[in-house]
Amino acid sequence: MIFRVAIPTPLYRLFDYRPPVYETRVAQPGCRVRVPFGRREVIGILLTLEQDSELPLDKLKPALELLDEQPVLTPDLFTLTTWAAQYYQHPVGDALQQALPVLLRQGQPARFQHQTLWRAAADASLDSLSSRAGRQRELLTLLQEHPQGISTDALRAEGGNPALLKTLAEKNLAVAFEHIPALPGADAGTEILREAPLTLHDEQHQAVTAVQNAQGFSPILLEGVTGSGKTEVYLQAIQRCLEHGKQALILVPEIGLTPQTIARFKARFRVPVLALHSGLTDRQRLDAWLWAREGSARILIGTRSAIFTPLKSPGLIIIDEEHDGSFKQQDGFRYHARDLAIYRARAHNIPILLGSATPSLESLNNALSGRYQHLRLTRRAGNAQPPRFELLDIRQQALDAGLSTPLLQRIQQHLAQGTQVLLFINRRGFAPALICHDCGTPFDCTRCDARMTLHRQPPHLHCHHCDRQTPIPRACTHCGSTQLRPAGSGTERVEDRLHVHFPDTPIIRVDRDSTQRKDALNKIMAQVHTGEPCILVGTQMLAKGHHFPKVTLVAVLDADAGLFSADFRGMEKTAQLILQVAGRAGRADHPGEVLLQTFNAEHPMLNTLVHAGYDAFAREELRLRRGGHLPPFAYHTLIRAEASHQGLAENVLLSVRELASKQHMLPADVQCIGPFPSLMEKRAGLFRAQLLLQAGQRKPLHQALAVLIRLLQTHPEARRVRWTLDVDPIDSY
DNA sequence: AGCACGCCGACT
DNA sequence: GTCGGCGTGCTC
Ligand SMILES: [Zn+2]
Ligand SMILES: [Zn+2]
Repeated sequence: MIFRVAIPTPLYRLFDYRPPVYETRVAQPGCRVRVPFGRREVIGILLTLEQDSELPLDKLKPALELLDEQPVLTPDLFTLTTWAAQYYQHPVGDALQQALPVLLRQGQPARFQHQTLWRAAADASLDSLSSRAGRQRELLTLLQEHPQGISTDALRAEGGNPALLKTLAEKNLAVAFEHIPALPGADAGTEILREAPLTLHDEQHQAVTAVQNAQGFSPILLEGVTGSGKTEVYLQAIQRCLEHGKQALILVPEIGLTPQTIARFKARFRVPVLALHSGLTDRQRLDAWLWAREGSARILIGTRSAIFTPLKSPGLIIIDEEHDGSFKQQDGFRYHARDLAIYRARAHNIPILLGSATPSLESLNNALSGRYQHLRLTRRAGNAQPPRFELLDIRQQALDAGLSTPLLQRIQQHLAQGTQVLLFINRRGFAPALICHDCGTPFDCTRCDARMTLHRQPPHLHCHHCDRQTPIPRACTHCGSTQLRPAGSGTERVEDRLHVHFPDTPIIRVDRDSTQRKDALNKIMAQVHTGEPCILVGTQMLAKGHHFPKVTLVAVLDADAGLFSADFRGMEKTAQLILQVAGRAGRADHPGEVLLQTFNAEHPMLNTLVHAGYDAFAREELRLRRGGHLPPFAYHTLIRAEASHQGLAENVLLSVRELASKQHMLPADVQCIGPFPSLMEKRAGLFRAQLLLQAGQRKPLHQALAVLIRLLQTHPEARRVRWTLDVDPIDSY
């Protein structure tokens, strides 16, 4: 009998072991094993039991320990993960490891946290204690008041002295026992709801009905403008799922798993709601994972990695903001949680709801071609009016830190009417460059092909690509001039100028730097929610999640950023970001106004977006993608490589591409684009290049990739090159 | 990726 | 004389 084990390592192969000595239990595939690996010990997953090995038996080491009697991953998750490892061409051992909670990766038992509780012995009586043992009598009385058991901490809180428990135990008056803390809400009985559902308008009702009527696997794209009540659809779809005794899994973007989001689910439902957020300890995470697997957790909310949560009786998967980039892991095992969710829903034969105001072109194309149901929420709840969009042509306009005079006037008007203003600029720091006024030399990062960003709070130069930081220099390195000027503007500079233009108005900057301190963001939100007039200046952080009901003016200072991006997804991402920012403005009684500053007021796509809406924009963009044979009408895989010397990464990629084509190993349908040096060739001291594979079908692309991986593994030069694969990349530069 | 082995520069 | 730099090789 031979154990074939998947080991968490970047190696694309499995490892064979003899069973642990003295092990008599039957090992099942899917169980964890502790094995010697090189000069260390690791935890692997038993994949199969084999009769023989390619290696002679005496070359095999024995496994050290079988850690589980039952497979640690449910069969469906095991299948999902091994399929994903294959699809994303990632070593299966590493993929499986990432599907497990940290404590299980470390070899901890797959058991709930036990708590030691104490209770009085059944026949214990105060009479058996001397009347002078006052503290012991007190303690025993306390124990008797808690027949279900009490922890030492709770005893102390009630004035008992836990140090005396041992004495009582020796006299057979107190007993310790292990107890698994109950899941809050698990005893709620049959009542599902805590509060009554809202009344649905007809579009919402249709959506809920569609989920309810879904027979088996049915993907549904729910396209709903901001404020159209997607969340209420989620809640009522979940309610139906719970009524059938099933569990619901909800994935939200990284930034969206806020206490408010969680609170909304807990307020509606009595059943146990578990959020798998980053604040959990490893122990809490494992317990949540176990509660989900055991079936008592009924609603699971989490970010990307929550797609690997085991479910006893899955009934519904929801992907909120399905277009969000954070669902794709951006290093190592580069899976897309939304795509895995589709796979999972198919495997479970259940409905899956993809919600967004600005669906990804991938999902939209699936909806338009009939693979997904397409439901729209076009009406806003209540009497809310959609915001009015306006392109503000800033050609030949004087700009003060990116602020045009018409914009400043408009800000003034809104402040005067007592409402708030939100300015969006996707650039933090004071200025994106510091340049010598005499000779024009900028301060570049020594480790990257990039400018150092000037920061004023606190003053320093900072490379946003490698994190290198330096003091602000006094003189130009090239000509010695001390006339150094900031070029361009970021959030800090805009904030600065706004203080000058609106000295009596609070200016609130929201970016990674201003919200680093814990609770800083909460304080900002509290201030904004007082409703007093103010100007918010910020980056993406402002665009996602938070709602600002008193904001009536949203301005995008640089709507052109991303318009002419090298990445073919630039336009799509820009549109999604603009609409997301716009969605922050105006709710209920205040109609919102959205101003886009642009040097390209005639840009056709920008005009389509602003005047005809996202749907029209997306259809046009899809048409262009189809014409260009680009995703979603073709499949991409990117091979990225980096090395410490210029040209090395590119040469290795070129060499494997040529080897593959000489050996006629590249299917005809697969096109190699590149290799090219990356757009920013040098980053963090490494020189980068990439090779893009494109094909009309997945299968030949997969074959080509397997060939190239094999060549990369055996190529002598490739040992000095770090390479990574990205199947279905979302950034292609 | 780890982790060890191995052979050459500036430190006590 | 050694501490440690990272090149190179291996993991059942
Ligand atoms: Zn100069
Ligand atoms: Zn840098």
